[in-house]
Formats: sequence, structure tokens, C-alpha cells
Amino acid sequence: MRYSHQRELILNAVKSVKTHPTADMVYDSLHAENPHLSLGTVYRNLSLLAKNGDITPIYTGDNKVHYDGDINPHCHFVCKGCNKIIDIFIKPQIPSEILDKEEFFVEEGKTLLYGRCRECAT
Amino acid sequence: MRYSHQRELILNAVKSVKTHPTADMVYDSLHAENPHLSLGTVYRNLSLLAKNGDITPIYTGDNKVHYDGDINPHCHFVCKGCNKIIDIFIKPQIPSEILDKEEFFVEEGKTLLYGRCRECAT
DNA sequence: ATCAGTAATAGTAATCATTACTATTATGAA
DNA sequence: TTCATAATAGTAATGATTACTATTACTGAT
Repeated sequence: MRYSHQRELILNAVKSVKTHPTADMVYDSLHAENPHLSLGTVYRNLSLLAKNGDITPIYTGDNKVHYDGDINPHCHFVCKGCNKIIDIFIKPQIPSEILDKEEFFVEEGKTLLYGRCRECAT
Repeated sequence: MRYSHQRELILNAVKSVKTHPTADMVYDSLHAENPHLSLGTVYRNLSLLAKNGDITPIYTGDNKVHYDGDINPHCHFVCKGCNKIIDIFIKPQIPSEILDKEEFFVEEGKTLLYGRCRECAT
């Protein structure tokens, strides 16, 4: 993978925030300072960076892929009210009894905890 | 929620298989026998049934919502090769130290385990 | 430093899953 | 049976993401 200024910008944009942004949010945060940056470039690079292990994709069910710049394995809390994602710095548990199964080989675990944040609690 | 024949068909289609189908797959499985069934009806009812707790949505990252007819909380294995979903009948772990946090209230946990099934293992 | 090969980008068009819309149908209470 | 309205069918629209193509810009070799 060849170096590109845009990719560095995008990686930095994800790594410098705790908000788990989507492609759209990354684009918005960079576009003012980089008017020629293309939304397609943001999508392509987020995808590449995730495949490369530099960032982690999060699939919450809100129909947008969020990204986490912190690649240290940890859980996430997802608010059902405002869709906010909060880091839970606990390693996802992979049940040991399934690690040595014959049918499949587990590489990583993702745990999402759903509920309501204080502001959204009824 | 008023009864409808279509909704019963759809609920049954999800509950009778172990394949975690998408809206599209449910539609395909029912359309031959029910030529007037509409794809929109399938989407609307899967969404309603999930909100109602009759089925469980699964967000694997393949950009389609899958549904599980088994609402007993359990984990899922997702094959990175063929996107197949396999039930892991272990309850998702919710770390007890975050249950009594002030910032948010956890209602449920979803754990996805990613890796490769035997057929897709390199 | 220049050049050549090719990976990456910008800008736009296309795709695909899902949702919205509206006239019609069907459920269920009175 | 009647009536109010929830639900559907069929189709159009939306929104996130991907594909396409001409142009740009890395990088290794001359």
C-alpha cells in the first residue's frame, strides 16, 4: 500500500477523536480544510484501514459503519435513544469452550451492549 | 398490533430455519407460495417483530440485517469468508462492573465472534 | 533530478438495502 | 353488517456505499 496524504488525514481524523465517526462524519470534519477531498476516498480508505487493522469497524444496527481509532480490543455501549457509542474498556470475552471447535476458527470477538444513556433514559 | 396473515407467515419463516435470513431471503422463501406478498411488507414486519421482541436482529457488517427466530440470548459466529452465521448457545457476557454505572443503563448484550468456518479456512 | 509504471484520487454515476407513499384491502369491535 | 383504521401491494424515493474513469502523485530505477 503506497503512501497518500489523504489516507494519513483520514487515519488521523479517526484516531484523534473518541466519537466513533462514520465515513460521512470523517468527511465533514476534513472537508473544510481539504476542499478537494472526495467522499469516495474517505470510504475507500476507511475500508482499507480497517482491513489493515489500523482502525476497527463497529456495526451497531443504525445502518452506518462507525470506526474506532483505538484498536485495543474492547466493548462498546450503544444508546438506543441517541445512537451514541461509548467505549467500555473491557476485553470482549471469547468463551474458551468454542476456541477448539472443529467447525470454525475464531479470530476475534465483538461485544456490543445496548441500553440507554442517562440523557435518553425514560 | 392487529393480526395479519402475512405477519404470521413471515414470523414463521424466520422461526422455522436456523439460517438467520435477511429480508430478501425471507421474501424469496415465501414468494413462490404467496405471489402477492410484497417485499416492503416483509421489511416492515421483520422490523416490527424485532421491535416487539419476537425475533432478534443481527448486524454482522455485511450490510444486510439478519434475523434470528431464537430469542433466547446467545452469541453468534460469523465467517469472514462466506458470511455464514452459526449459533453459539452461550449467553453473551455483560461485565458486572458496568451494570451499576451512572452514565448508562445496559439492557442487553450482543456478542459476535468472527473467524473462518472450516470450509473457508485458508 | 527525470522518468516510467502504477497506485490513489476526484468527481460523478450506479448499486443495493431499506423506507416512504398511496390507493386498496382486511381485521375486529360495536 | 357496518365502520374505523391497521395492514398490504406495488411502486417511487432515499441514503449509504461502491464502481468507474480520467487525472494526479508516489516511488523505485535510470
